[in-house]
This record gives sequence, structure tokens and C-alpha cells, in this order.
Amino acid sequence: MLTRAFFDRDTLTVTRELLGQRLVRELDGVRIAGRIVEVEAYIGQGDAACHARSGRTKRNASMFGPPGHAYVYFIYGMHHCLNIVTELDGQAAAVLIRALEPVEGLGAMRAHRGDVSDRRLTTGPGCLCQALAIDRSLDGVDLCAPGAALFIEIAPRIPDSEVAVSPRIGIRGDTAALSAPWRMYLRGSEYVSHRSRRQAAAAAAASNARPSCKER
DNA sequence: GGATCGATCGGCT
DNA sequence: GCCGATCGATCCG
Repeated sequence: MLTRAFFDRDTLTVTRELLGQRLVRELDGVRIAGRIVEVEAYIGQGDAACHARSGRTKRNASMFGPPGHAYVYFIYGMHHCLNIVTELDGQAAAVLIRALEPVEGLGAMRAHRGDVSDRRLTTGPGCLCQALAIDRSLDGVDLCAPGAALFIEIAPRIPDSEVAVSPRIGIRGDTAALSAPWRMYLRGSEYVSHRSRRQAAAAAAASNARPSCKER
């Protein structure tokens, strides 16, 4: 599993390096896991889009804590979102996990999500928390602790050529922070959220072009 | 293919 | 009171 030192770095570095790693949830002895394909950075009280922008509160307290812990919040009356805390204890910064590619425990994911397509199991921050049964009870848990119910496993690195960036989803505004390209995702992954139909078609074409799928 | 809207509730102005 | 780091359905062009 990834250790504290991984998360105890500059937030944009951690954001970039989290792409491709495997998020693992252990629930009732079952492993539910996915490859991280979309993330966003939220960096400190100077970031007008960060929950910590107005200081420490009961809700965002874990974002101010030490790196390598979870920050889970409840939003819109029905969804949870998972962040991984970065930077020093006392500094509020975290990486929002926005989408996974399902890898293990598809059955458990579907049991949590209902009868949806594989693509919709873990695409979007609210969806992946539902699939992995992540809620406020996991807020503040240490992802680096032995036996943690939630942690991250090392997986092959994503090359720079496959990483794309964009402004963060759901963040509006003209200031430098609000329009900063702090969303990073795996280019061409069908599990990335907020794709246009054109992007979806490109991803499908890339998938069909894989040697293992080629006919004749 | 994009815009809009309702659901639903905890947290904070 | 108001609004949100969302999701999914629906409507329109």
C-alpha cells in the first residue's frame, strides 16, 4: 500500500501520481477495488473552491489533519465524496477522487449501486462512494494504517502522454484559482466523468482497437 | 448534444 | 434561510 511519504508532498504532485493507483475498500472480508482514472486538487485556504477556504469547521477538520487520511463529506443531501488529504498537518489540502475503473468486487459494487452498466458503477465522485460503501463513518481514517478498511495499492504508472488536464468540474469563476487546471484524468478512459459524446466515441474506438479485441 | 431541473439535507452565512 | 466539489431524468433544438 502507499505510505505516508507518498501523500506528504506537494498536492499537485500527489494528484498527478494518484492516477493509475488502485483504491481498495475492504468490507466484510470482500475486496472492492478500482483504478483511479480521474482526480482533482483542492489546495488550501487560498483556493476559493476548497471547502477549507473559510477556515476550519467540524465538517472539514480532517482536511487540516496529517496527510494520507480520508476526508469524506456529504453533499446535496444524498451523495458522499472521497478526498485524500495531502500536505502538512495544519495545512488544508486534498485530492478528490472523481472516477475509478472497476477492477475487483464488481458484484459488490452493483449490489450497492443497483442495476447500472459497468461504466456507471464508479464514474463520478458520488457514484464511486456508493459503489465502495464510503460515507462519513470513514471521514478521517488513516489510509496508511495496517489493516485499514480503505487504502491505496501501488499500480503501474500512467505515462504523461495519457494524462489530460482541465478546470475542475462544478467550479465556476474567473479568478486564477477557480479556473486553474487542477483536474487530471486518464485520456481516453471510458470511466472518466463529464465526457462529451465525441470523447466517449473516441474512447470506445480506442477500446475496440486493442489487439485483444481485434477480429480476424 | 446541451440545458435545465428536482431530489434532499447538513452546514454555515 | 440558502446553497452545494452530484446524479439522473427530461426537455428542447
